[in-house]
Amino acid sequence: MAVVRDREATKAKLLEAALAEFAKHGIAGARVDRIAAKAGCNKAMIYAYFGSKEDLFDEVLRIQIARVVEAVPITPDDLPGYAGRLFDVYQQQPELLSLAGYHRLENGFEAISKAEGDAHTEKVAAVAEAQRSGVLPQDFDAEELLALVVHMSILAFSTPVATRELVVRAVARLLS
Amino acid sequence: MAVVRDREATKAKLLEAALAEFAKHGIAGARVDRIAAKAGCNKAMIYAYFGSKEDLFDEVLRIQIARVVEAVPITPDDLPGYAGRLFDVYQQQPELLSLAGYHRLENGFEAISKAEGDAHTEKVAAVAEAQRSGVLPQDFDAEELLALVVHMSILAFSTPVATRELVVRAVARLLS
DNA sequence: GCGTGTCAACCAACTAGTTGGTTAGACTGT
DNA sequence: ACAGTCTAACCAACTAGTTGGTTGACACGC
Repeated sequence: MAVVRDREATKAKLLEAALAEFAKHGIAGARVDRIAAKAGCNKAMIYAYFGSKEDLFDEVLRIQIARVVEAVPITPDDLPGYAGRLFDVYQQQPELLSLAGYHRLENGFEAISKAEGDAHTEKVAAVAEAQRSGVLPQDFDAEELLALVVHMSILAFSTPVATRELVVRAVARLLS
Repeated sequence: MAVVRDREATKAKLLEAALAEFAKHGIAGARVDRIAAKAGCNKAMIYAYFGSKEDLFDEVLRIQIARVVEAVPITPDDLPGYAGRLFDVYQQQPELLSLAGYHRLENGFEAISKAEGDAHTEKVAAVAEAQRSGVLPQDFDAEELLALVVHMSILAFSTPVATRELVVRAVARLLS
């Protein structure tokens, strides 16, 4: 098999391997040797392309968050559906939930990526607007309401009995 | 200063130091040397008393879970209050939330301690009984309802805007 | 002296990160 | 088309430091 020298392809392979490794073992538990082996290239490539193990993690997380933010736009007039779609994404890509979980545990709330922060601000504004126009109940603060909905969407993180229907029904009940 | 030779006291110090270390860094990120140093004793003690790093983690988690299970008995006729009390415990001892989070991420749902499992079964039964007697709505399965309540109690895991009042109100809304 | 608790010193295995040198493939002038 | 040149992707082998875990000697109370 001919050796392919393709910067972007190699970076993509490393990112894919890193996603699996970090999701399974967290930052501290991940091994750069395993990532390189799985990507089928040398460990030095990680340092050439990403700088360090932590930088690689940050990049992987950034990409995954961006993917979700893009794939699941908020629908303030249908928050149960929004939670359901988030739930779907987490079911299809459980790595994201693990990744975010490890990131939260190892870095706390402070180290939230800018992309996520901006998207969050926009979503709070959208919820607040929907509250003003009467589509959503006003007895929860916009930020709190969004937090509740998002938290419900990660129900699968805390229990194996989580189902999409349960999440949707629970959010609907919160809004009643 | 005289050296104190007290098996139980040393074990307790190690457990306390291990709790802090594991909560902060997880299993993979925790360092036995740091645990021993913080406990003010040699790391050989960890292996004499607990066998291995993982065994020590298991013991720490077991103790913390038992503490919560005992400190916060379920009150099926007041699930908002139950969630609130769980929230309080997690606020007072954030280590438990981290510990459980790491355990869940690194071992999945399979490796749940027997103590937790038994307590859970009892709680589901208590919720089901309350549903039969009409104290709780019956449109959620007992297991699902308990999962929702417990999940709400760990709201602080997913958002910094979590407050006790928010958790209590959200659970109350779920039951309406 | 004896059993128990303690620890400094130790080790083999492993870790993230580096380096010197190699080579595929694109570009060049002819 | 084609030999010569250069750039950048690539990696085996290495370094320096860290890791979980062990052990033999010592300290203490009886």
